[in-house]
Amino acid sequence: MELQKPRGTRDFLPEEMNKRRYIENKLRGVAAHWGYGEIKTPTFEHIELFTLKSGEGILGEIYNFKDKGEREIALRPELTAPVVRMYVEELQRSPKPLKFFYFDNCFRYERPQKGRFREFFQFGVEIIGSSRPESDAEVIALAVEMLKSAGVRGDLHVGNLGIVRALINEIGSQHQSKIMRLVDKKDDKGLEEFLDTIHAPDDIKGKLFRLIGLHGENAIHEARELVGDIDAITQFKALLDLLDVYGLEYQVDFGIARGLDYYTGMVFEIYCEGLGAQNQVCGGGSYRLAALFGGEDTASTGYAIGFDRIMEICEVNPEPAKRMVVVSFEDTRKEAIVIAMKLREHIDTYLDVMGRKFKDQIAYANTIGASHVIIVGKNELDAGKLALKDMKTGDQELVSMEEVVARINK
RNA sequence: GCCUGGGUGGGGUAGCUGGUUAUCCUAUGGGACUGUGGAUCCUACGACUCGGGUUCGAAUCCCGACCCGGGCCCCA
Repeated sequence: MELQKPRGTRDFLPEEMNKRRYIENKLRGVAAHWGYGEIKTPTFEHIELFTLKSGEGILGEIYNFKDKGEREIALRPELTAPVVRMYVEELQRSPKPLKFFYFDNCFRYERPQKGRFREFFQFGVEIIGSSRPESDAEVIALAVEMLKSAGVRGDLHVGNLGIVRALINEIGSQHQSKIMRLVDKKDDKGLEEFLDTIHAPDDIKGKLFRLIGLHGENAIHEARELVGDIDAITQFKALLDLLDVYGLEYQVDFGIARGLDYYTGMVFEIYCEGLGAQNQVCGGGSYRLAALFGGEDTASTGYAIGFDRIMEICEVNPEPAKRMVVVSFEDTRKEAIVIAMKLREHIDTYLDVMGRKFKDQIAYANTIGASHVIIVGKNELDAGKLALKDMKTGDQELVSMEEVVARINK
């Protein structure tokens, strides 16, 4: 084997592509029904777009290169930044809210593992222009609905960064993102040590640990007692009420955090079994990125589904397509082409291109699982009909083209 | 970047305490069979991941690289 695909990339053969397209179309269908429009952004962007969003630290995980004009280019590692860039560049004056969905490949230079590749696919959604609980709730409900359409059921965790941030507000801002990262990692030990080294007040420390440990029905009320009757609590309560209206099952989880400042309020993640260490299939939240990219400050909410991960666990399988094979003889090959062309208006039709003998053509039809075979021979042509052979029963009869079409449509 | 297991024809395998022409199954092309499929037989095709080392001799032992799996780190 002289050549092989680069590490962490994959080839998709027809059988798998068929399944991937099927699931993709399910997700697309849901997004479209909810009123979202598909967008597409470039495969590569200026690298600043991503360092601006995520810091210089991501450089080690990005595929980047200098183009012939000496520009620093990066293959997109995610799609939120490009979408917001697109918004700032050409859509700031469009009527709000903007509702978009996308499905595309992304690239990250990482160690491949189960559910983790260097080229991977994300299906995502963004609402731009609303900071209200209604948009947060809609986005979460849409995520769950999409997963459901793909036959995937996961655990939904919902949190709010405004609440956590309010609690650690008194702590120097230079420490806050580090705290958020430790919270997100569920690294209680590391968190405690860090809080000690920066001499965080004991009552804040205690409250923080209580907050991120909250769960169950009363979590919101207990959170209110911890941080007071702040705006974030009101917003979060409104969101949870709406999630109830959508009929969603969820778990309040203040342990979901992001170490980046532009995540402001709602955050959510969906986890699934059966994926090993990469058990998160969907992550999202509300954020304010537009200003960072030079636009007016604008609220957005969105999420991305790890498409490869749901492919790994989804149970849904497409119906196998019906296939017809047109079988001919040495002296009827040309007629067979014409007949195949007509049949292709109605059904997936195969035609021999190997110059095979009659018998081998039928054997081939069998190996590809054709449901029917049309035999085009002198006898049939003379009678002005076609021989339709059912590959399951072996039955065969002389029928007209119209009858063949009628039966296919049944 | 770190730890760990693994790489033999397209797929699945035997060999792996060094020594024939690297085994078998399957898949694929052609044929036996010139208007009727799944069978059978014949035939063709096709592999030791790569590079070093040890040795008279390496698929086999050693080292490194590459790739795959699992975990860590990271997770925008």
